[in-house]
Amino acid sequence: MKKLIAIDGNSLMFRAYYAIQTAMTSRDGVPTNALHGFTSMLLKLIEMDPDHMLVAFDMHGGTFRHDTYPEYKAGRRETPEDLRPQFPALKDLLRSMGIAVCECFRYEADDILGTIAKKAEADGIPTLIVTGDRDALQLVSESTHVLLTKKGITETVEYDEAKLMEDYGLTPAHMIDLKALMGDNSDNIPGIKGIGEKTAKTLLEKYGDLENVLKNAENEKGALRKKLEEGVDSARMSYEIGTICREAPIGISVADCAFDRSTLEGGVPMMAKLGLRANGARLRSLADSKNTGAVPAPEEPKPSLPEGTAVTERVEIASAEELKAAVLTLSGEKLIAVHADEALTVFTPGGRLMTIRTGGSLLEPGLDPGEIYRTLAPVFEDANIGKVLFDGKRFMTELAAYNVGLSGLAFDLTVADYLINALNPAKDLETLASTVGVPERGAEAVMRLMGILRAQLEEKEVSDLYYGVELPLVTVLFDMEQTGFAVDADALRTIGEGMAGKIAELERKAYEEAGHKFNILSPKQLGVVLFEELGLPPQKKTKTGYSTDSDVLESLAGMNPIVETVIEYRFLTKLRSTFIDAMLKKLTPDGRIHTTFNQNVTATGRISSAEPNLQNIPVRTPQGREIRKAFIASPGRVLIGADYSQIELRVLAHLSGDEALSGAFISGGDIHARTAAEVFGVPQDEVTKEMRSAAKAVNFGIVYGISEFGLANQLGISRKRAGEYMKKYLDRFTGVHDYMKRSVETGKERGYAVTMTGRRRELPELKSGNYNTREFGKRVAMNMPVQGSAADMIKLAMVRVHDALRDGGFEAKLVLQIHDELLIDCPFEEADRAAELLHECMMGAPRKGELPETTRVGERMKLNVPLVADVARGNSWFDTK
DNA sequence: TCAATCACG
DNA sequence: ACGTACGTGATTGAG
Repeated sequence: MKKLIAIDGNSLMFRAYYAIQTAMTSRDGVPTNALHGFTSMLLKLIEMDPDHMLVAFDMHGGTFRHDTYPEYKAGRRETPEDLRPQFPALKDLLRSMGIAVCECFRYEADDILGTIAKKAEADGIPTLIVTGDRDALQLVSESTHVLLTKKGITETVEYDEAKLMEDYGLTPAHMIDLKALMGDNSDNIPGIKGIGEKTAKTLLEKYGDLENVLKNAENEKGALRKKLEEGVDSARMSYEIGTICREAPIGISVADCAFDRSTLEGGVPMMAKLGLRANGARLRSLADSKNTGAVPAPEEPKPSLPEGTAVTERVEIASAEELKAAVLTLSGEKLIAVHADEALTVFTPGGRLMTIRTGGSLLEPGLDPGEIYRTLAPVFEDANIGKVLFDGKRFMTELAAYNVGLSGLAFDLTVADYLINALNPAKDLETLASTVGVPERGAEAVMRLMGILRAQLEEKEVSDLYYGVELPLVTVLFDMEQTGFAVDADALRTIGEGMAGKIAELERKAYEEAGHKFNILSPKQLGVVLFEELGLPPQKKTKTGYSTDSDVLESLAGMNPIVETVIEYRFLTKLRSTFIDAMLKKLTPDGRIHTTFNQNVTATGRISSAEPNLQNIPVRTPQGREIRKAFIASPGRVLIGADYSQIELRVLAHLSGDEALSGAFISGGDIHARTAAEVFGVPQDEVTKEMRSAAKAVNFGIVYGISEFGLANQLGISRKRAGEYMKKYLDRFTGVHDYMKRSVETGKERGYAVTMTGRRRELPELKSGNYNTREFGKRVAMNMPVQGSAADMIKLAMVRVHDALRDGGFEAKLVLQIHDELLIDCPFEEADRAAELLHECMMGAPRKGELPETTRVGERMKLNVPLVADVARGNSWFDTK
């Protein structure tokens, strides 16, 4: 099938230029960052197998078509100095590759694209327009789609009419009407003053199109009517300039855009000259391959694919009867892949792909999701039918909304993908499928990807970690999210009310001390007040001006009373807005807060919590701790908390084998005081408070990847002094010193850092041309195994606790994990046994009947130093410390 | 949408 | 000569 890819050269070059800020030049000094980005994108597009291609450019040196309205685009920035020379280079490169280039006097690139798309449509050739400019969305039609680059250039969204409706609620033609009404700042299109997106959409919905809206102005009342009547001319003019011309004299036909891969070879020498090596190589291999002239062949067998993953039979399910029949068929399966997006698809190893339309339109009333899920419940809830899912926890949450459970999670693609490459986990199935070249067909792709990812897990030696920890953890986290954390909303409100008076008073006081009103929370305004009006000495700068962070304010305290007022004002408003108001908003009708745990966002292997984040509830200050009193046990229950003591330093002792550090843990006691005794060369009972806190900072520094500058900064001492502390430490703890050096070396050799269980984090930073980036890479190489191994340990503990509670018939539930701490919500009568169980599981004691996989990973997590976990219980989170 | 700030481990 | 401690997420102001 024929297809045309038409690209807005200017738009993409600008995008690429700003996306790639690193300085890149060819040997003869031409900047190439935008060229690099553009060619990467271009190669991707060529892989989509078009047989027609065109790159359009704005024509400079003349006036644009909108010469009646000279301010148009006046607001646009100038082409940066180091981007300009990349345009002629690009045009030469494209021509050498046999790709059509088009410029048109007095017209812009989008006019060329609109014109060629129209011509293609007449010839029955579908067109994909590629640009970063949303204006192009007005060109969308059945045969013309727009591929819009998002953030950077690598991420894209393809818009057809349906997607446009979904995202904007508008037809392509409406895009112009909308702009004519609301205007567009970036293009200097005035629209009608005082009409924004909301009003514009309402009007269009009511009257259909712009002309109708203007005609019916009299039907509107008050201010809106006046605006419409006065804005008629402005709106019409905006419509005019907002409309992309589709009849531009471009002097090029669709046939002129014909493209064949074999001519790509011609671009190779120029790519080499420009120093675009990686893309040059890709270009060469593309040039060697042939245009298939067809949709990418799904039959193309990949050697690593598991048997039986090709579709041999398609079943469309559109009625309740058919769905019931499907349940019977699926009941005999051992393993199925399931994926839900617009449709629910189910794929069986026999090659049957079932598609069940959900929702549906008015014309085709599909099945209701609740009905579908409930009908399929016997399949979803049968643990003997393994499920392969893209995002297991998300799907389980979706099912739970209809009271349907899911058992037998056999494979989760998001989690596997995260173990394979933690640095850029795939956000959706399409992305994941495209990175390994699997055609995206819902559940079929899910099944095929399982085979591919499974092989990669093996190759990277993380299969045990996956099956023993990460995969079972999906269900654990799901249960925790569903359980939620009980909150005393009244208590929270009371705290908030108590703070309101104090905040108002501090505000008034700050204005008085400054001599005028200002926004205390604006670093910019605060900077002016402190450092210009009051003449306080600036301590450090940020990119945008004076720094006013708490370190700076601390050092300024005492010089002017306003400083302390600001410190306290900030502190209290932060507490209120983030931990009181935001929590109350997240409270659900069951009186609980249900966070979302992310299992694939951190680079080290930790989990994170969001919406709301329950891992950063205050604890370090008395006022903050009050908030923890509002996080409570369910009625008739008690909270039990357990936290590892110094887990990261213990892991470090284990990994490094350092005798002094290990010895300190074996004999027990205060680790920071012991460190101080070593570093300052005094007996432990002569260690002062200051010495201890310095040693504590050194310990943190060691874990974070040592740097004397950071330590100096943290302690507020000279760099020289900090260097002395570090030298002392490393002389006393030579095992740690050697371990740090070794971590960096192996990181360089292997290209990744690794934890005790084999979890990896790639270290591209170590190869950077930038000194700072390389140094950062070294610190990461030192820190990741420590932080990551600790994360591995508590994750395994969570799986054990969860399963042990379930198998032991407990009603107690895990509710929260905060990196080194676990909380369970537990009936009074279970409390003693549950506390014991929690402690055992965290200590790593093997449980009877535990899965062999888990034990295997568990063996790899045994430390050569003692582990300590402190357990405490009470009615509130505050009481578990 | 980004930068600054700050809460936690 | 460079300029930083490791890992997160939420809120606010401002362009």
